[in-house]
Amino acid sequence: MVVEILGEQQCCLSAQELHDHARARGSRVGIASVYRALDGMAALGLVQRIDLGDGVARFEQAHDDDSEHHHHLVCDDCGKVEPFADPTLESAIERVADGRGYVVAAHDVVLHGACEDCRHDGAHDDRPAAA
Amino acid sequence: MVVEILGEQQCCLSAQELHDHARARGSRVGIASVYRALDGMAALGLVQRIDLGDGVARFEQAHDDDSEHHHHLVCDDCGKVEPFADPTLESAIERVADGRGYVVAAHDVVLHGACEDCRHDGAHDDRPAAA
DNA sequence: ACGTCTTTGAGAACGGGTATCATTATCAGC
DNA sequence: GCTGATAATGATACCCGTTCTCAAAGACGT
Repeated sequence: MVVEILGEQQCCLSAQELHDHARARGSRVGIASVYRALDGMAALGLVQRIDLGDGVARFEQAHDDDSEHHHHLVCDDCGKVEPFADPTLESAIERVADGRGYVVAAHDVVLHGACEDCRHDGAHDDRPAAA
Repeated sequence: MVVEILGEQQCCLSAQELHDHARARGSRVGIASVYRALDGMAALGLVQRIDLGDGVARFEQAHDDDSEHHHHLVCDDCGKVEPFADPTLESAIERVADGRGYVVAAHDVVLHGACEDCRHDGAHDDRPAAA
């Protein structure tokens, strides 16, 4: 069911949200089992663990090919999260890893800032900034 | 004192480590004040908040120029953290942000994998993987 | 149906980060 | 040099996401 729910998503979900979704569709699953499933699937490489810097782990489907590989833009004003992909960025990362003798298993790229909507009304200021 | 300690570091420190350092050199400062100082300095842009994906916030000196701007390679086996810098990666990020109408205030790039030392003895497996 | 082994889910425990609040420093006015 | 108002400090309670624990439930071969 975790796979099913994740498969339907456009973007990442927190364990809590996943749990809520599962409950909403009638499952009696506990939060522990959600984490267990997520752990197992992450170990198998079926699921990606994503950290947006707010202390909450998010998860999303991993893709076999790189066609859907992406990272995230986070608006620190409204909290909106949107995905983006950039081949130049990917190749830059690869090059860095190679140059350092690293075997990179995963990489996080998170851009924090103000989205187009929020940059116009410089009002809110209620979210923490991260580097 | 927080500034002083951070200035001496090669790389990022957690709030806890910062607190320990301060105590070690005789200060009676409480953890709350460390966070307060860190918050204030982060708001002023003097300090960068860094998230390595292990649920612990780290902090390091921010640099006025981009000369020392860098990101981090994390070895998921031994826990080693080392900095790296790559101009191509930076410009790729900038381009993505511009294309999306985002004003990027900060960005995290964290590469997870096995460092040169650990990739040879494929033994350990005690650390969580992150995307 | 029975015993054994595995999986499950509720809730306790854990830990980083934040909020609270009594105490302590600061300092202008006297 | 006192005094009282205000701000800063630090110990600790609290919050909340995550992990651990364990009794109960399920699966399965016999």
